[in-house]
Amino acid sequence: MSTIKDVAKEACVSIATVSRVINKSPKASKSAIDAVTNAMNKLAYRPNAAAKALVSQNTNTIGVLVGDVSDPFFGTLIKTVDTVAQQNGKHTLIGNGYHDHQQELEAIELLINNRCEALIIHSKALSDDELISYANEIKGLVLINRHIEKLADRCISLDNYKGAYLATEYLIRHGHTKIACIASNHPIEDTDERRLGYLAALQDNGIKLSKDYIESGTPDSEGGEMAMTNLLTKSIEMTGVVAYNDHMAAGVLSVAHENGIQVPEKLSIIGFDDVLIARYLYPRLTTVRYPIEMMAEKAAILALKLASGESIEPEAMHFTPTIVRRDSVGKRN
Amino acid sequence: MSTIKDVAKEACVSIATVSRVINKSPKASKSAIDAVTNAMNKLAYRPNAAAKALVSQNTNTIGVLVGDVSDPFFGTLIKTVDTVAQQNGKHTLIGNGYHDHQQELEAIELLINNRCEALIIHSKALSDDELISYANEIKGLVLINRHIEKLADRCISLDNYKGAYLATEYLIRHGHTKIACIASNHPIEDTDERRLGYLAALQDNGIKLSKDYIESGTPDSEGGEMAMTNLLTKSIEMTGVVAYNDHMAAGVLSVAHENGIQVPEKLSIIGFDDVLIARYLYPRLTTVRYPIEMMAEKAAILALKLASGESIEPEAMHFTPTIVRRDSVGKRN
DNA sequence: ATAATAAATGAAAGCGATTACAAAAATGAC
DNA sequence: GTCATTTTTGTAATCGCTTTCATTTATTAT
Repeated sequence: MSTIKDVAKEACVSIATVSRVINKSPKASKSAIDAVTNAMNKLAYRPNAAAKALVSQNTNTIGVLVGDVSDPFFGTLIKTVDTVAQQNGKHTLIGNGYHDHQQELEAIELLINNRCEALIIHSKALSDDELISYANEIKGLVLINRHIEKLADRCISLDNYKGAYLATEYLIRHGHTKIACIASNHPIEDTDERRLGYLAALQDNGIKLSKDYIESGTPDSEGGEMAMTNLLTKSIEMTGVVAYNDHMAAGVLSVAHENGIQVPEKLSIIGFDDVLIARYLYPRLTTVRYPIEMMAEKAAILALKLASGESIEPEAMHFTPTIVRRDSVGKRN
Repeated sequence: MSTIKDVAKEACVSIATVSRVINKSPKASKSAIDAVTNAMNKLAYRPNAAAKALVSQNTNTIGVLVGDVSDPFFGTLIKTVDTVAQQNGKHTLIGNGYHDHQQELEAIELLINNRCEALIIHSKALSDDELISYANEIKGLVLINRHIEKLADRCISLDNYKGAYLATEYLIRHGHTKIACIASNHPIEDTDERRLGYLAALQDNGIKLSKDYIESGTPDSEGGEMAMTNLLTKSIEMTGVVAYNDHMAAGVLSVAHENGIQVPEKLSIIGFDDVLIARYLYPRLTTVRYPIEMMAEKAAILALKLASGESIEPEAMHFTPTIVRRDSVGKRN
């Protein structure tokens, strides 16, 4: 692959001139521009990004760490960040952590080694201290979907408690009182926050339910199926289910189908996240909207500001979810 | 951010020694390893990937161009490539083309400028000639989901014709003869191939249908809804529908629901691709499986081989789809 | 103890670009 | 046509790292 030197030789100018043409510097004559352009085309010249980054000390890159690109939730997050990046003349480097400590570590270090100016981190497996340490090292680092008090102004997070509260309350307002909770068994803060929100809504409405109404499983449709099956096995009287997320809700839904329990006539179900599949389920899933685009956009803009040393005025970093009404919740009969 | 020089000074050794320690060269004394390791930790040293790439002339990076990361189909493709990359000690750089000519161009050039050793390209908007030109330039370039005769041994593609043929035949074997086709209106080869497959299956089974049985729309659920609505409006007698893809099938399904047409009792529907949502639809969608993981893995391995100049024996680059039996197709009654 | 060999280290060149600075060429004023 | 000014160009240093080659230090054989 040809270098700037080859182009210079071909165009009979110095490499400085070639560089000027490439970077559209004003101090380049028309004739130089032509000669260099021709030479570049002839040689199919490609400026070496590494060399450029090295000397100019900037990569124009914004890094994103996600759990798993193949999950549409993260796909949306990445796409949003990428859009903001493009608007700022930057591009995006993606790291997959696969929710594993070691892999998250490696992915984040790769992003740092590549000198990403800004970093959007969605971490499940790293400890607060590890993240704080990275944050101190990289000024353009922002956390998304996680709240660490010491990093409060660099965390974009969702009020999970409020979301679950809203979901539960929504069922209550529809006349339900026997409301089961399908929780996640992943040891992350979201799990607890959502369970607490459910509990609080119950309590605030004077509803007392035994612990049997809470069942948990892996936060996917299989986990939802398992948990729902357990609930049915326990012969619990219930007319509503608050699921940890849409995938678990999907599992609940299929178990309900299989058992001839009509949704929403006999059972109302509410999910959480409003991921792609929610609107494809039958009945279309009423759920709590996780405003990931809005949050990712905010995160990207914030990260860019922090990276450029721009002063930031403290603003709302904590997002509030909202209910998406669809067809899986009905009035209790 | 500290450099190798800082580490060398801190550890009282030369930068050459630091480099040897970093790269685990055998010729580094125990004492040097200790001193350097301590210095690196103390300074939170991060090797500059750009500098390393520049001098060593390799980036250990494999680039992927996809349409849109937020689409789970591409997410799966990326994840698979990333897995292969990791197994080979490489990492993955992702480009989004958004099915737009200009953006695909920019994305692919970014990947080239970053000196990706191998390139997996999923392009919809670039012409054959453009792709051939890139392929001649980058020896580790492989096309996926596209077939260009001149690049035959570097194209990993799916037999769309066969897939649609299979789908149609599957309905025919279930007793259907009045089978509509919901086609895509995107001007890419897949569209034609799938329509041709449908037509051929009909013909081979002696079924003659008017052109009215083919309706097209955008390849998403809205397009599917529109096309299905048109079909119903035309009062066409039909008991089966072959959809261009699962998203369109989802649209067909919802229009069927709204019109009280029971699936599969009154209408059988078969999709294409077997994307994430297929198993979440109601009824669960019978579809044609697009073996994207298998194909992406093959593509990644091939690209890596080509990049390293390894000779490749010609093998099957053309994949055949298979039917995924679920619940949206029934015997004609 | 000494020579021969092996192991560890450092100095310096170079990867491909940008850019400060100086020099050369072009332009304009008179 | 001359001199001052502006525009254009080239030289050389530099970014952070790897690696060759020469040199120093440690090890082994005799």
